[in-house]
Amino acid sequence: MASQDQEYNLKFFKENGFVRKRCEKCGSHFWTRNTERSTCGDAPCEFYSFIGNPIFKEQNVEEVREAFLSFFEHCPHKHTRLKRYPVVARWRDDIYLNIASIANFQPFVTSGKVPPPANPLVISQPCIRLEDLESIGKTGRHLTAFEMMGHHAFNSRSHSRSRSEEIYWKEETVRYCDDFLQQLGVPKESVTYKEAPWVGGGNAGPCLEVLTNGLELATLVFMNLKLAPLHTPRGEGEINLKGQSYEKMDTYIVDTGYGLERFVWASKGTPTVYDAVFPEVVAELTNAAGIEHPLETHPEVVLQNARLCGALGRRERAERLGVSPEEFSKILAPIETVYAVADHAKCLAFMLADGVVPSNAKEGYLARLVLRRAFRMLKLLGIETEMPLEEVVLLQIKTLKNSFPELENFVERIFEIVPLEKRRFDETLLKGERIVKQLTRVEQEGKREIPLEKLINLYDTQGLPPEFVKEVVSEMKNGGGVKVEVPEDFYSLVARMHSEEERKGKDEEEAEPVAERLRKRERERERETERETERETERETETERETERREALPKTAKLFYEKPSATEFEATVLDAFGDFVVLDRTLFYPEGGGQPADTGFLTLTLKDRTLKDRRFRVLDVQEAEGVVLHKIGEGGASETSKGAAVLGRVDAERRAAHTRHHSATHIVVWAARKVLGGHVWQAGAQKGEKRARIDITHFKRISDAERREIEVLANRLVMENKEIKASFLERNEAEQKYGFQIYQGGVPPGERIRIVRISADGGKEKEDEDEDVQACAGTHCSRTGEVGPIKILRTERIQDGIARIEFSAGAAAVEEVQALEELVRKSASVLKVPSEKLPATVERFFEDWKRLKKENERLRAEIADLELERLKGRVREVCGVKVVAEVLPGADAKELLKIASQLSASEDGGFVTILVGSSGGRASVVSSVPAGLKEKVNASVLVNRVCGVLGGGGGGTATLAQGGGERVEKAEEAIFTGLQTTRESLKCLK
RNA sequence: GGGCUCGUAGAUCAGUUGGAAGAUCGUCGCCUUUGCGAGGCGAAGGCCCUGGGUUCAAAUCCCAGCGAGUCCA
Repeated sequence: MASQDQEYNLKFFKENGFVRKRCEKCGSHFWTRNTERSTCGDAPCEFYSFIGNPIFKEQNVEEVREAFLSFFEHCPHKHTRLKRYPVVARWRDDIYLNIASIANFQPFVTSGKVPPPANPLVISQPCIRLEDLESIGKTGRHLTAFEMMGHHAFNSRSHSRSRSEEIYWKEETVRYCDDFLQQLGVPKESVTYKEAPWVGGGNAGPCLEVLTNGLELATLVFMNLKLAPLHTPRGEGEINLKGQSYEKMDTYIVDTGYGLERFVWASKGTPTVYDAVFPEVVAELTNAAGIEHPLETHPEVVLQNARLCGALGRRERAERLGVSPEEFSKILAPIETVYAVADHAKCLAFMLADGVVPSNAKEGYLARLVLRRAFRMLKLLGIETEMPLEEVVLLQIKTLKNSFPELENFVERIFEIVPLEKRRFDETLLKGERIVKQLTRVEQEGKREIPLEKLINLYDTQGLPPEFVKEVVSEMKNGGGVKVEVPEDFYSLVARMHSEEERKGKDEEEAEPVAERLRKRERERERETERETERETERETETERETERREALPKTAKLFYEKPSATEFEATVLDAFGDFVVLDRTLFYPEGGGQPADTGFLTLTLKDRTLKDRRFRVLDVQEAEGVVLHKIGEGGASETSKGAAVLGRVDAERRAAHTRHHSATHIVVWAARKVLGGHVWQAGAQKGEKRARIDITHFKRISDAERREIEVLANRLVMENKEIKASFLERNEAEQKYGFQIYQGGVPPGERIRIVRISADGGKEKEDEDEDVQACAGTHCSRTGEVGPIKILRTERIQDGIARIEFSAGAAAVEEVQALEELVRKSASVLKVPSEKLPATVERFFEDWKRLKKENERLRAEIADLELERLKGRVREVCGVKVVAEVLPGADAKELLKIASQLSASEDGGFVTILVGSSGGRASVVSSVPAGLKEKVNASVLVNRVCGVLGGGGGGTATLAQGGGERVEKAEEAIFTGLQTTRESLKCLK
């Protein structure tokens, strides 16, 4: 670590009279111009001294943002100003939300694979962080949605690229920061730069925190390290940070984060950041709730509290202010809730406008989390009806619209989604209330407490927080006796339990009986083979040596882009290893973007003309970093030598079907967006020969009407026969030109990306009129008309917030329609009605069937009554006990039960019964014994013996039992056995 | 992406170790009351989500699917 100290020894500090000191409270090192200073300037080592005492000239959000952006635009390193990125990090697979401006450029730009959109650049990026959800509103500084202003410079050690190696690094970064603060009017002496090595997301590097008056305004990160791979031996240049070893990267990046809201706060000196950033929203909420801002009623408490907020805990603050904790909470709680609601509304404005659909998984879950917290707090304020959440979100959008006019486009959708979510939440709560009430009713009789286990279970399965359970119980009039105790560490307890369960689950698997385990594995294997046959091919993971060989090869020329309709090509073998052959160029499309790989043949044209050409099947095609790998069957790869000439032929029909389905996918997504709304995003897709499916984000089920509309719209676009154009564009150019909507199918890597446009016809390059633009590497038709008919086969909701559309295009669609037609035709012919009468007829049949079933039941009951009298006349005496033992042809178990139980009822004579009925080729047996005789004769035993004769079994209680068997012809014999058993039981053998 | 819970009458839910499908509310009819509110008696209303399997027997156990809810990352 000692060597890391050198990282901060900047010329800038030396030349500007800074001294390096050690904080007497926290022990960290910092740089300052003020030689008197003894603490680092950060909370908790220092109190907020700017509250009620602004550091510099008051400025609002827009002013500070503009000041920052233009400062860096016009400084010696002309930074390019960038538009904001979405708050949903769709280009990342490791995080859901955009948590920092640098997140926009991870992982491809930071790793050097893709050049930055500009270098250096400056941006103010709205970010969302939900880690400190509990603190929102209470600490005065936490926000779920905030803007991180950043200037970034991407430096490269690599010599191979033509771009300049170093833009700027630490010296310039710190100087710019210092200059900017001075331009704003922050007093020089108040600023400290604290050394705080930064680690995060697999990267690390030196870092300086920029502090003033107890507040952290910015963080200057010098990202130059990455997590060292585990398997490599510890090398020389490795650096150990927080127990993990890091190594230098080929790139080194200036990653700065300036907290826009903090600057505004510092310039206003308000008690909290919320009062500084969205005072209008806070005012509206306090008005609606009929509360006064405590700044008016208890100015001293509020201001003092605000100053101490960064440094001390809640209880300590109350103590220091000489206020009882209860009084303290009473003063602050309402306004804290208001702050939190306002904050959450802003967060939701961004999330919903950027297309997050609330759900129970992924980023949708996070949106729901925030929504439900906000609902709860609005209820707490008692204004959920007069100020519904969507109105608060609208208020935030109004305060944001100058900076982010795009938010206004989504107001309509927000007014649809938020109330829908409210309804769902209310339903959950209502259901929860019923469950809790029922629970207390049961508990009251026994224990007078709801056990912890149950509380955890309620939270886990029903989403009922223990506080809610407690509330419901205490509100109940006669439930007062039941206690609900919530441990302080409830939520961490739940978390711990989950991780334990995981481990236990694994153990159990091992403890399973061998046979069961084998059977399970067998099933899994079967399922896997099925999946493989579906894909027809198996993707092989390449070995390390193969990777090496592949990396040495040039990128394959992709003929399928240049000649989309060609099916034959000539090429030269560049290399062959394992089962793979690499060519200099190919028509074979490698699996990607939900489109399966092409199949076909490679024919080796041998130089020796006397030999016959060898033909090999192409089973699978994959792409790795631009190199296309053809997987060859029949051991072909080993027979193939470098430099050999081959003739390739692609399975044309299969390819054509894939192509149609791929273009159709774009068309269907386009139609879905038109019908359902702009929040619809593709969340996965798979194309096949016969059908394709796409998953889209949507907040409710797709209705039948919507499905039909999508289908009509899609087919209309097909009939309009629009041109489909594909071209390669610079990634940054494409993003700026078309926006992030192009990434419907995910984000492809690389500097240049392929853009597929369905353009409005007319021949001219009028791009505003494009119907649909997507980044896509798949093969496409050249006009929509070639897609042929599109038939939506079904829609389903694969999870909350995601709907799936399955469809077929082209010939496959016609086949599907024919299959459907056949289904209807066959069904109609069974019922002998024309197909248009099918629904009515089926309904009539179903109703008739129900009626007849009931009728049958009633008649059987009637027969049972009649039989009763007849059977009473056929009583036998066995050892002094009256026994009815009869075969009743055609009687079913239900009928027998009714007869038997009545014959055994004491008012009807108290008979022992053994009844054998037959229906549907099976015999059913019922035996009953009057309650008074159950000690002597056991109906269950009786039945079992009787059924044994019939080749079956049975059982029940001592007074009533039932069973059956298949050997109907032995009914008489069975009765005999029954009588014999009765005799044995009554101990009077004859 | 992983985990958990649930699908039974119009609604809300019971249903024990597999052995005769239930309660409450609502609906309808009759009675009681001057009327209202209410009460009394009775009735109708069930592909126990679907399809397989195990079993003499499945609402119940197993597998798969469809649908709903919820927690975590």
